[in-house]
Amino acid sequence: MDQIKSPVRCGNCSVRRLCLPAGLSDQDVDKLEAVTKKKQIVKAGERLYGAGDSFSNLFAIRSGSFKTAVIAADGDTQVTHFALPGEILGLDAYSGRTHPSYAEALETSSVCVLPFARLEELAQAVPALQQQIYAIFSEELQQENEILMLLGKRSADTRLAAMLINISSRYARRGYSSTRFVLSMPRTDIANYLGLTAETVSRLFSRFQKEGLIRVAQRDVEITDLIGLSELAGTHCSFDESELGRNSVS
Amino acid sequence: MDQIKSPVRCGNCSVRRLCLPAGLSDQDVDKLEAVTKKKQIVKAGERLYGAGDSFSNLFAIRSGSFKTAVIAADGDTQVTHFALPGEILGLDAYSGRTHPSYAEALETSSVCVLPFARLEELAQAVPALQQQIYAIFSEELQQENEILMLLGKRSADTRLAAMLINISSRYARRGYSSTRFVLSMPRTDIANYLGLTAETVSRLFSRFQKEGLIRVAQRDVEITDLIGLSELAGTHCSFDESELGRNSVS
DNA sequence: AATCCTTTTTGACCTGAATCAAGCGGCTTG
DNA sequence: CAAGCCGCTTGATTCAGGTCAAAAAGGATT
Repeated sequence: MDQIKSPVRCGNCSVRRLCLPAGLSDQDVDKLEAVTKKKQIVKAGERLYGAGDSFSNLFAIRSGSFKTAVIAADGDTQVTHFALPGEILGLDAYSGRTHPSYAEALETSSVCVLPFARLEELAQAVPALQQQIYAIFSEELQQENEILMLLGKRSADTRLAAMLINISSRYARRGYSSTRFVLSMPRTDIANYLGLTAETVSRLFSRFQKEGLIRVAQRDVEITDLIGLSELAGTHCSFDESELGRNSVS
Repeated sequence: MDQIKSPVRCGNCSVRRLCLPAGLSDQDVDKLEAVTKKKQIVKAGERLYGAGDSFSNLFAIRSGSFKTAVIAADGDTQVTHFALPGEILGLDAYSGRTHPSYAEALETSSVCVLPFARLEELAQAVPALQQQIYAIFSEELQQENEILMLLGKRSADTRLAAMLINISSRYARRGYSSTRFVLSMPRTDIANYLGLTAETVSRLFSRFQKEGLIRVAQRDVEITDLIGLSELAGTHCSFDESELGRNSVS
């Protein structure tokens, strides 16, 4: 978990639009860079922070990906989120002054370290930053509600379809392909996140392929029928539904 | 949904310690009261705000209780939270400027209306308020993670036990009995919240009673074996486990 | 390229909770 | 006070997804 002292520069960061600097003036971004301690590299499988660690920093993902998970009293864990570049990790630790969850890198990843005390101070002086912090908190709450809906009411196939659509659209926002990507997490993590077993997830991947919705080889996924997959996921997909190639629905 | 212009006074509010004023000096509480528009009474079954309503206010619950729920594209709803006095409703609406969920009173309830724009302004000047807002956001994220664990990994009986323990401890913090209370929501809402059916919930109430964990008559619940119920819930209960009356476990 | 180890896939079987279907209070309303 | 309704309970049956077991496919290490 190397710590690199090379200065953090938001200006050349590919996820600048999605991260804390969103909505800030160049001048305010400079101030934000000034409170950002450093970059940090986390290798696959290493933890950025553990459950119970004392809270002092937030982390902004520059590249790579993480899973976050909570650990129950009986040792059982629940994966709560898969985090991509531009997202902020650690917000749930604020109130307890200690991390209730842990964050583990799914691949070699790079993060910006944000000392929260200094960030808080800066936000006090920069309303736009304040607002961006609220927005990030609020978005995270909204996302969790979506997942609650999945886990509470949806069948296994709908859950997986929804997750694939979710990942797809998040990659798209980051300028990557929305139809072809590599899942950085193992089946067990996907299963845990979706409240299923690895066997069920594996069977579903096979079934989706047989049905022509996706092509999948290990962690390499290509969505071949985005509309169909979106219908299965229940989220009316944001792409134009008048698009050819499928006549939908009952 | 009457709006009462009588001045809001945090000083005499029973949930002052749990609400926005927590940690604020008397002077800062005065400022908070000044930005609070009014009280509002919401009758059982009425909505404080609907999904899609534009966002301008947060609501602090003075008395009563609410459920919040999200609505999927197919019209299906998922209850996401049962809110008690002292809690803040509407935070998830910040980023989208529109409420992604709705809040419905489970009984006649009273709330303080907090225009967010003014609250935000005040928080900019009062660091303690700022921090309290962060804390409330952060706590809510933590809570959601607990529910994810329930829905993702736990059996039906564990889910209901966990919910009863949760309600119990939240009543306790508000100075009410932790062992005897009236559930303000119908079985269908409990079932929906826990990702179960009303039938299953009903059967579990019956079973818990047969096993001597609770006594239940309709919505009136008495926990007769708090330790046993806590064990079932998996959350090592915060009460002294050396307490007599039960020799535990396998 | 042989070994070990982890991840993934596939198959056979089982079970917990959903679904379907009645009946039962308690509460409102005429 | 009867009628109707809604929320709750209880029973019988079904099925989606879990569990157990084993094989196959990579990937890393020597």
